[in-house]
Amino acid sequence: MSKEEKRLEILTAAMRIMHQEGFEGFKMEDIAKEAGVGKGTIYEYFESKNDLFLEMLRFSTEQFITGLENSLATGTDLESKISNLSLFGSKFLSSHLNLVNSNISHLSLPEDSKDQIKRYWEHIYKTIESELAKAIEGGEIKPHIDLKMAASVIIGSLNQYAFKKLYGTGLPPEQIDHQAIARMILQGMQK
Amino acid sequence: MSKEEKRLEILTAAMRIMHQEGFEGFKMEDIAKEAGVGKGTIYEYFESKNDLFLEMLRFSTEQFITGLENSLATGTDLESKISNLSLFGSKFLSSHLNLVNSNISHLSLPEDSKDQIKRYWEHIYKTIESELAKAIEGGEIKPHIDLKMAASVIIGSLNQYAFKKLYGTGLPPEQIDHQAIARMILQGMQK
Amino acid sequence: MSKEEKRLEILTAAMRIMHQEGFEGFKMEDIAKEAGVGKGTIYEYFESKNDLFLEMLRFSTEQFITGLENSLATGTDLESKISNLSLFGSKFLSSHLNLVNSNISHLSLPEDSKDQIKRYWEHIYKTIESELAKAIEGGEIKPHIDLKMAASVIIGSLNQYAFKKLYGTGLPPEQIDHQAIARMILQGMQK
Amino acid sequence: MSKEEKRLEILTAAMRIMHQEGFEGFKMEDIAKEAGVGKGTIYEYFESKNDLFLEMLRFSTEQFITGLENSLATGTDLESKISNLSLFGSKFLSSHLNLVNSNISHLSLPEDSKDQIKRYWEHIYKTIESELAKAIEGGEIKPHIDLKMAASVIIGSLNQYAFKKLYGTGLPPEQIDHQAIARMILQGMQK
DNA sequence: CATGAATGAGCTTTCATTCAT
DNA sequence: GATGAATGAAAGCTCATTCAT
Repeated sequence: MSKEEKRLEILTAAMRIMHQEGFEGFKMEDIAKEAGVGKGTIYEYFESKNDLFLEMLRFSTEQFITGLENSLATGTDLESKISNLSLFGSKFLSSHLNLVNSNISHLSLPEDSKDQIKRYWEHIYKTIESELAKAIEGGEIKPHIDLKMAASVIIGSLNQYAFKKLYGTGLPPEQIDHQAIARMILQGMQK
Repeated sequence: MSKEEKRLEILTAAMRIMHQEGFEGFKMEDIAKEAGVGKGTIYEYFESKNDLFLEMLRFSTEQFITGLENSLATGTDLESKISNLSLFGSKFLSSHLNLVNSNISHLSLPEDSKDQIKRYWEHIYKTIESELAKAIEGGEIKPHIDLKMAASVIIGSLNQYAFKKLYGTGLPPEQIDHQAIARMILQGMQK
Repeated sequence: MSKEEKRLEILTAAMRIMHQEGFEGFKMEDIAKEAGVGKGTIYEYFESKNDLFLEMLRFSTEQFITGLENSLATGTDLESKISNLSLFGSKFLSSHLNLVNSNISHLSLPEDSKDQIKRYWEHIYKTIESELAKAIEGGEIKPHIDLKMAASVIIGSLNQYAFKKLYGTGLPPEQIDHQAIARMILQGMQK
Repeated sequence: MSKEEKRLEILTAAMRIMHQEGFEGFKMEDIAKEAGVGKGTIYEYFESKNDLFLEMLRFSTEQFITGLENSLATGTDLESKISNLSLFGSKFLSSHLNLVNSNISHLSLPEDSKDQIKRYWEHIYKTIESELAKAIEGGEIKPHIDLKMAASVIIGSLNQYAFKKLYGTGLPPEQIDHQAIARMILQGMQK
């Protein structure tokens, strides 16, 4: 197993532990056991627990961004893109601990980590906004809308709905009606 | 100061500490100092640190529900109601640590606390859904829409947008364009 | 209730708590509750927890000494005296926590308290020894025996046997064969 | 130093501390210092302070049982066996804190620990009783005597006398007249 | 390199004691 | 006097981190 592979093994083991045990149960010892390595070994690959956590954040966010880009690239029209994103987001939410989402920034992270998170989020927004800009050009959606606002509506709605379905009703990601939520986001609910 | 008042004093001190210091800095000693009481006194009012945390969750959620109900009661039409909710939600988000939101349920809470959180969320959804039902009767919005989905869109969009504005750009709650986000939720972005 | 009565009430409440809960559960709060007084009130009657404990020791030992003297006074011959003592000792053991016995002195008591315990034990020994001396004069037992040793055999045997019966087999004090143990102590087991 | 040796080192350090400082002074920190390890290390070998205490009880009792069996095996006739036991018991009493003896069972131990102690005591009694049974066969002592009672007389007398001598007069174990106490137990004090 | 036993700073929690009412 | 809410010293315990092997 190469150096990089072992690093990844530890990283994903840490993700699994966080997903299963939550914040409290997130112990270096358990991560080591889950990864099948010694406690000390983690420190060969990560400076500290905090560093490991930051790498998880980074890893998780990058995976999310990749999925986001794929979702948008795969779709034909905006509705299908959002629908794709809904499917991907639900899967992501159910398998990873949703480190990506919202209030992590509140956690007392070191300033520079907060900055990195911020940059990631800006990237996510930019990606969606440029997609929306294309949709405006293509005449799919209203011109003059606030792109940031629209991106927020998309992300927020999809996330909230997926969360509600996954944790509220126990539905698996595939059985969520992704098209319907995409349509509601685009068309609104008003008559 | 009555027994109940002191309890509340400790509770809100804990909220302030959590808001300022995040999870890491959430020490019993600091909470005591913030509340102006001795360390041992907290244990007269709360069984353990975990119990205190659960009470914060409950308190916070109840405050949110009250504000939600006020927001909906105050508005005339659905747009103003959502706009009100946006304002309230932003203020709530900026002052409280957003314990209410999303992925808290992932944290390793005892089963019964998870249940309570779930019940709170069901109440929140019910409240919004019944408001939407009235709006359908009043002809304001499309009949036959999925109420849960619509509620998710409202909550998710408002929360995401407020978060973006507050933490992304540092805007104060009052300067967010609540009417615009309400309108986008209702009318969608499609031509 | 007079001052002295209330003091006694607290003292006996403390004895009950110690008997039920053992050393670990011996809390000022519980003693106060058991005695039906406020926590602070205990301090009106006893200087400290340690003082209270010492008074329990004293009270308990004095009660034991009284019972010991009665037992010896009531009997006619030595066998009946020891038999009486066996009955009393068993009752005492089953109702009081046996503070009187053995290894209490090991507990880290202040020097002066250890001295007091020592003096009590000397009194107990003296009482038994003088009884034995009378029995020698009366020709009941061998002359020239070591009185301290004989007293030890009596106390030790009775206590051990009562303990075994009470806690090992759950027998009530009255159903122990006090005469038999008295006879074995006096006559030995050798042919 | 092997795992088992270190465990033993901590255990005996704890015994020394208990012996010197009594119950009150029995602090994890001091035990660690005495054992020459860090505070946390104790928890690598024992689950909790209570667990450590229980292991001390077990260890101590097992040592006592070993000594008891040796004492009985070494002697030729019953008198010398009891005399041996007296010597061993005195040494044991003066070096170990007498965790083995009497009223420990009163201490609020968890039910299963009480059971274990009980089982140990049954073993101790059985051992002595079978020795007495042999002595009956050998014609050394009266047939038909109550074996449990006789065992109680032996244990109780030896323990009480040793305690009196060691703590009352400060005599070292070797200078106690073990033969005399053995003889008195066997022959009684009656003419 | 990899390990996991050892560590102790730092946290939660307990409870005897005080003292304002 | 009597009370019990408040206190904080002191103790048990955890767990990220180190380092000898």
